[in-house]
Amino acid sequence: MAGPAARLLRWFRAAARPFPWREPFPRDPYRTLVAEVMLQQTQAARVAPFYQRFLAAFPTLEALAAAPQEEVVRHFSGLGYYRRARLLHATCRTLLRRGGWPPPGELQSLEGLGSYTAAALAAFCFGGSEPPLDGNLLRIAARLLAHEAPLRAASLRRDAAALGRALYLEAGTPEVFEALMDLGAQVCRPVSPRCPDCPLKGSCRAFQLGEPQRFPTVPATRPVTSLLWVAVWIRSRSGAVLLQRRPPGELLAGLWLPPLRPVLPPAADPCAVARELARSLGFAGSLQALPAVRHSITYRRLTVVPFALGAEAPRVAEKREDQRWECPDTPGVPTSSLLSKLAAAAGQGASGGPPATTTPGDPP
DNA sequence: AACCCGGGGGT
DNA sequence: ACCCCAGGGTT
Repeated sequence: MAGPAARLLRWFRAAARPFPWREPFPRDPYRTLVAEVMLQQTQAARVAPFYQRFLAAFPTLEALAAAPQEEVVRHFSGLGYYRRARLLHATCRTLLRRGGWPPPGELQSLEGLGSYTAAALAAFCFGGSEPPLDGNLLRIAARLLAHEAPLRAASLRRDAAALGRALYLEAGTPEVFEALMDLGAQVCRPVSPRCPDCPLKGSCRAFQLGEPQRFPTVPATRPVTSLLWVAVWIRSRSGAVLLQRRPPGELLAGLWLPPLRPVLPPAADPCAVARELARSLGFAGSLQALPAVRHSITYRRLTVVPFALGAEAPRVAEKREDQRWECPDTPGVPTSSLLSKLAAAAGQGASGGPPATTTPGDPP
């Protein structure tokens, strides 16, 4: 073995990033499943701490399957794409019910496992040889072959799969798949690739053309839309904050956040909307505008203006299934990082600089 | 095939 | 400000 795969593996063994899911092959399928689901559309360095905490809470497939779904989602809080957690929970229950793992070729029938995750599990745990097609391999293939197409094009997927198979055939270990991912993350990066350091530059058409950046082509980006919301931040004497479960079908569905309401039209007065929201919850009293918080959800840019309820608020809200009091620092329910941003804004408003008494401006 | 979903890191 | 991330499900 002296071809590209050998150079790639040599580079990888010297430069590999240490990640907690990188155990010897074949790997434990449960832990690998957790890692691969978390890694979907999420940068590996960000996954690592979530992965460790998650496995400490759910060390085995049986432990995860026995837990309520909300507990599983709670351990995803801040990671995004929360449907992943619900589907992971469903898959673990499916596995327990059917008494074990299906044949590697049928992994994709499990909830939340698409072609990438099924191939990764098969390769890392069950001796599979089909390459997991992730964004890294697709980009590397586009450049090696000077394949001018968007990342998701079917033609590029075919070529990338063929490239992955050829490299696996030469290497004989699923380590090449991880090597490709690290190469894509560290060398063959989307912007400013480090071609001089690349172990595959000798076989790279894009490098020979001198324009690695041109591949793959970038699809038209969806325009970003701005939204303005208000939140009411209602604190109890013990420091708990009123949270509501986001309704299904809306953004951040199923997660627990302070009462939120869109400001429509965007030119409307956020303060009036917040007053009406507080009134609908049974709270009267003065509202204090806090510093606005920004939060991005795919192509939407949210500006959330929190309003703190004054001290004359009633102590209890109406008892509802979708409503509860939680400490914002250690919530016992699934939530989003938007909660900690709002908590930070409330903290600043209370102890930091001068409180905002005027209505904040519209979002950009 | 196109669209939707969280959140943040890197440039 | 912009890109995109170890994608999958739905329409």
